[in-house]
Amino acid sequence: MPISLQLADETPHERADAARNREAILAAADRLIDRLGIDQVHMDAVAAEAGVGKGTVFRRFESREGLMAAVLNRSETSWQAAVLSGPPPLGPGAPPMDRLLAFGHSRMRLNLKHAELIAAAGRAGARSYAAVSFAAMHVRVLLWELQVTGDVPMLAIALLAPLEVPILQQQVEHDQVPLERIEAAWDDLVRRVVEAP
Amino acid sequence: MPISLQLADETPHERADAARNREAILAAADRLIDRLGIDQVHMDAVAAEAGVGKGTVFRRFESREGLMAAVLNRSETSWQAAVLSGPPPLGPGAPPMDRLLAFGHSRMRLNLKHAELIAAAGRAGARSYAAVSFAAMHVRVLLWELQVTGDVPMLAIALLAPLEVPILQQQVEHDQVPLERIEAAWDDLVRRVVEAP
DNA sequence: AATAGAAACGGACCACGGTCCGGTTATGGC
DNA sequence: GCCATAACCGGACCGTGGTCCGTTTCTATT
Repeated sequence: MPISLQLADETPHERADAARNREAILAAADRLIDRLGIDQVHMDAVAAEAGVGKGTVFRRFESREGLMAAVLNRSETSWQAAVLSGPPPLGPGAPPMDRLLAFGHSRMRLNLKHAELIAAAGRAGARSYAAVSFAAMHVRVLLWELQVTGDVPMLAIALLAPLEVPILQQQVEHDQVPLERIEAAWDDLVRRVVEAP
Repeated sequence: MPISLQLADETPHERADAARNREAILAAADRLIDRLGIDQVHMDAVAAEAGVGKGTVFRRFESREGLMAAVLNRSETSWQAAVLSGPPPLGPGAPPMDRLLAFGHSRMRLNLKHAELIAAAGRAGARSYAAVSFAAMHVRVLLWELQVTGDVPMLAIALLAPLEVPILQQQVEHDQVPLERIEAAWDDLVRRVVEAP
């Protein structure tokens, strides 16, 4: 059961037209993002492409950030499924250390791939917390399986922090660090944390 | 010599009126931020308070983010001075490990104190890079003095990542973690990294 | 099937960040 | 001290995110 990021999902009784419009808006946003790139997608255009008024878009998604968070949500959900029940070493079945390293590499690449979208989603609605929370929970469980001693929740945060978008972007775009070196450095960090005296 | 974040400083020959206006704008921004809070400070208002036109503000500081970065710059500079030549343990004179821990605690509190301003400054101009770069350099030097083996520049990044504003805010505001526990966790992380086998 | 009322709709409207260009003012050479 | 020139100034203007409210559409009830 993935921690999902319900922003504007079925409340007790969502009217049929509302549901149709929500889908239309998300599909329109997807299409426009794909066609123009995120920062060229304007709310007016999304509304027009979806065939609804601008007011409708804002009522359903609150803000531009909220809409982007909802778009982001889809891929996050399928990634969470891969982590929880996909093939090893990312999914269950591999030794905890292998899973942890696979998790870091996977999250790192996903964060870079969706960097623009994640930035556009900002701290909107629950995205930030729900996604962070899922990752933190997963790392905590793996650290526990590895019998790490100490303040496990805080160590999980420390391991996740270098995977955040701005930090990765700083390294990749400004400092021109190759991805392999970032991966290796993270692996090294994990080992130091796990194998501490 | 602190790494300063010159955004709109004296180029070869800055005209006297331009310099006066720059100071007036910065002072006005300071006053308004203090009086209204950052997100209530509008560019129109800054211009009016400084007694200049809006165009002038944007020519000198490029954008709202740029202005905020320039405001932030002042306190950053004095903090950098404290790190480089202030009293120990933050400044020189204490053992490297003490300095490293003091650095972390100090940076942590400063980031939380200026969280809004740092967010408003965004990745504007050089702020992000210059500030990060200074911190990274300092940590690298201390790790080197501690004779840490491995990829020191990358380890420095890993130690700095948990001190970033969004991550601290997540813990303090959402998870209600007391600052002391965050400090202790960072100390623990540092020790694991430094004393790795 | 008719009706009442709530929920959703949509586009005119607003606010604020950012641009542009005609007018003004400082500065260096004479 | 005066002039030519470059730099600077300022406020009218624009685009886009976000709001508001009169109108329309759905659904539960009878």
